[in-house]
Amino acid sequence: MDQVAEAAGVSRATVSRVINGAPSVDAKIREIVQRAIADTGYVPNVAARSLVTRKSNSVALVISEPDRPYDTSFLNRVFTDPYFGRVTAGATGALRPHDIHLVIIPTDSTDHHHVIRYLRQGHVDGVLLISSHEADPLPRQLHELGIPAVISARPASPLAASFVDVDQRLGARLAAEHLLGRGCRRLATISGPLDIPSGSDRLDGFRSYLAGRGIPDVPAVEGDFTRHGGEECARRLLTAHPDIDGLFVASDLMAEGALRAVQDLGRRVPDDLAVVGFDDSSAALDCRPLLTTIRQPVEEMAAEMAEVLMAHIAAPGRLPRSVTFQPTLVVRESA
Amino acid sequence: MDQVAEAAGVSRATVSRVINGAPSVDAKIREIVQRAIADTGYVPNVAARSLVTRKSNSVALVISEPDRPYDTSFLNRVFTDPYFGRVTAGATGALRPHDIHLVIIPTDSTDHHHVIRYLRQGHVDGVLLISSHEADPLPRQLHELGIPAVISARPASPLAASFVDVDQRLGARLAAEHLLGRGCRRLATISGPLDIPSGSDRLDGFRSYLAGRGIPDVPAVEGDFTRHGGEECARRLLTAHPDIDGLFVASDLMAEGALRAVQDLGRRVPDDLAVVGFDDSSAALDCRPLLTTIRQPVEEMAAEMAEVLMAHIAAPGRLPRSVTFQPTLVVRESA
DNA sequence: TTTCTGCCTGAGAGCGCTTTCTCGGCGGGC
DNA sequence: GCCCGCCGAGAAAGCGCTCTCAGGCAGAAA
Repeated sequence: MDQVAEAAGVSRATVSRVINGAPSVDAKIREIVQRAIADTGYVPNVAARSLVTRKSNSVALVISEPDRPYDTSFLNRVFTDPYFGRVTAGATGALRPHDIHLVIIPTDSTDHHHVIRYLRQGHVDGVLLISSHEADPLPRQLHELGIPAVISARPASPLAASFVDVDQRLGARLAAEHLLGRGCRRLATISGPLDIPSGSDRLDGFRSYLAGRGIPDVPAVEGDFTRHGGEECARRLLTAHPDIDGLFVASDLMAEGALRAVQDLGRRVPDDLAVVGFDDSSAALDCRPLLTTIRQPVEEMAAEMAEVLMAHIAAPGRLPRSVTFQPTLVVRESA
Repeated sequence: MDQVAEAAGVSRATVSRVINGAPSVDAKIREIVQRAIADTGYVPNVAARSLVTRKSNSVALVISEPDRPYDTSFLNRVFTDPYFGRVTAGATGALRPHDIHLVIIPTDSTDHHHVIRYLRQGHVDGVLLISSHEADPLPRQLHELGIPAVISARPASPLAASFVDVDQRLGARLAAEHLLGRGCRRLATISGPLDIPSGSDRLDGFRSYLAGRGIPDVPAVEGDFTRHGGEECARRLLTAHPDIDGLFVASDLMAEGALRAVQDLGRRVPDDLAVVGFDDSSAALDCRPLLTTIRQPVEEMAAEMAEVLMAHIAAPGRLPRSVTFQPTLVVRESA
């Protein structure tokens, strides 16, 4: 920087002003400095800059799965799951115009203190927290440490923190309405894990809407949001209730597995049994028949998380803010 | 840090030594300092540390796809592709024990200068470069800038840079051998894009091995490594050559699509037509029948890239090093 | 006891940048 | 024509840490 200053015949302070676009620099001088920067091939040192600005221009995407052991297969599942992929894509896209980069940090509960330490050290300016598990202490911890954060779902216990979510119950209701509209009457569902809100909310939403329409006691089995799990659940469900004609599966990945099991068991989809998924991930298009599903705009939601986070970083005192997206029904072939 | 020093009754230098695990500190003093650190809740400032050590303790995973426009669908494809997911998982797992974090940076050619600037600013200590495209200038640029980097494949033009690759031709040969061994004689292949080495090498390897076994002129169509592309290619291939009985598809994702097309066209797999994929990604298990494929140990390869990179960072002068992994045949149901 | 050898610790000089404070110079108003 | 005010640039003080260098103290050797 000194070299640039000397080459341009100005002080270091002026070079700094030019680099940071301060308006109070004479146009001629600005140009001279810029030429000097180009000539010398000068590149600012970010560490020195962060030291004084206390900004790192990067944020962490923390994927917290408290009860999964941190091992190769955990990493593999996380990075191969289309849901996390969509989140990453949405966040990256929203952050890039602001020249902010993403550090991706998967973590389990034994690992939380590492993550906390990392975040407190100032590596990042804020956190996008993907935490679905009800009992996950991370959201509260971050909040108490005053680390700017936006959570990917409504926190289980009330917390004055910003979050972005989709209206889970509405999504389940849309699925129920659609199945009912097709004439299905013997409905069932494969839910997500019930200890995570998106799992239990979709189940509740589905059941309580149907109860209101005079259909109580809808059979349900608890799945795990994996393809394989969906296959297994469908098999169990059809064995216990061979006559069901409409199935709501709480994720597309599970629906893909379920579809396979259903067809293996000799049912035609949608004629014998109509199936509705949830997410509208790429998995919905990998199914045969193509999956009718409840669309969750994951990329947009992640982008919104990023926007809210940047606002928090820019104005640390600002009040928490929550945004709820509306799910929509996407009709394809399976229902 | 001054507070800690005062609380412990030592100098800042000693606190620094304790934090960095210098061996030359008296055990009693070390303990006092550690207690003081705990009491004051002191957390080191990484920016200040990097400023002097010139280390950031993070590395970039740059995913370079020169001819894809940088847009939402590009991001989506990258982050949803199981191959990149496996790379990320492998690298993350290898880096974590060393407390090094990953910054993921997808980029197209219009964006290269941003990435270069980012890397030069010292945000990261090194680069894991996923670059398959033959004409990609990024590997050479990084090399010329002296930024420590490890490339995910043998560079198209000779470059004194470290890389990790799988023996592509051997993989193709294993597929050919297996198909031949099953009794297939009318073989064909769906290749990857021919302007990327992994695409052309697999095709060459397949054809030249078969040519050596007296089977010249094996039909091939050029795919694009997507599920949909595979479906389309298979359809074209079977239309032009209805009698083929063995098919090598250069990626599992494409094979999944191809399998679907083949079955739609009324062929039984593997009885009428045997299919071998490449990768052994999760897609291989999503197929029906389960996909016989050539396993590429992507996670291990990414981990190796990380190890080599860390070695380069630790000893900047060290000579480039290349590691080639052996692919293996995984027999399932499709061939 | 004295001197020498080592091992620890403390003092202090940066690392490269931002930012406040200050001052010089120029233009406009009276 | 003089003074005031404002704009633009420079000087210098850190930001929080590491690390070299030198000094002090203890133990061993003479």
